Amino acid sequence: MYFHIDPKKNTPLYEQVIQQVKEMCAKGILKPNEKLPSVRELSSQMVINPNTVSKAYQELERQGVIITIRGRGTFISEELSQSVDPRQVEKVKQSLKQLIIDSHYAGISKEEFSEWMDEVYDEIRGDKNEN
Amino acid sequence: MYFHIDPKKNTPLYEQVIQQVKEMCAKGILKPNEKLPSVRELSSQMVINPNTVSKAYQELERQGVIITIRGRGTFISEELSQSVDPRQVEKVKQSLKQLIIDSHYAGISKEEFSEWMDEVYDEIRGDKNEN
DNA sequence: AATGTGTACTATATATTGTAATACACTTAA
DNA sequence: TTAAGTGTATTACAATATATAGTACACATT
Repeated sequence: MYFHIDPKKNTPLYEQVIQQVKEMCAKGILKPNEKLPSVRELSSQMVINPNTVSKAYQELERQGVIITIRGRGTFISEELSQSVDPRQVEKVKQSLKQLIIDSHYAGISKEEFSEWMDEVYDEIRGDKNEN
Repeated sequence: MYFHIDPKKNTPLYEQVIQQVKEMCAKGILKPNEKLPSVRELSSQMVINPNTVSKAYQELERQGVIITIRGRGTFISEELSQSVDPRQVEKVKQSLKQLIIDSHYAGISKEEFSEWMDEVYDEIRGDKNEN
């Protein structure tokens, strides 16, 4: 398993864990029903507090990414829910707008931005059916 | 001037101010050399602390969006710098990746995402040459 | 029974965020 | 010159978020 923490980033540790699990999951590196490292194991690997990992796992379960079973462990969910949450949609639209404006100020063209978008979508769809 | 604050959002107040100025600036609602409300005036409008507005203005100046002159006020910058900051580029790429992954979990398709992107770029380029 | 799971709880420390009040330096206009 | 309007700096305080530390509990597996 390839988890890593960047202490320089201002992103909270539990957020970094959440993002990495979701990313590996979307890219197909983590398969449905696959077992994740235990809270204590992962916290030991990352040299962070078990509570921090636990917090990340709980949020991931709330989002439907993983499923936790007492005494057994945490596992990748079968399938992601097809229901579209309107609030989440609005959040994404707002974030996208702000990101584009920021990138605009950073001197990034629409063409570059669009190209990066394609690259990400290639990653999360290409590896999905590998094994 | 159309500033507004959403207390429900978890985004910090000074961040909301920053985002709104940049957005209005990118959309051409705020023109170069145009005067912004004074720190006290805007803080009074928004019913927030003057320090918070000041913090937002200082960050906006650091980013080259506005220029402040002691005793006179703050004004929209002439032009945005063409220099591309590699660190900022990397930040944008990371944020884009995470945003796409999150939207993927929210059940949003690439087509929708791409369409929204086009809409935002239309907004920030279309109004730019109006007057 | 022993071990490995996730979880809950309290306590503590630090950084971020926001407010409050005051004062200062500068510009503009009366 | 004086007064009012600018941004800024400073100190203090409170609330919240983040992260750690230690302990304990409930459940599943072996």
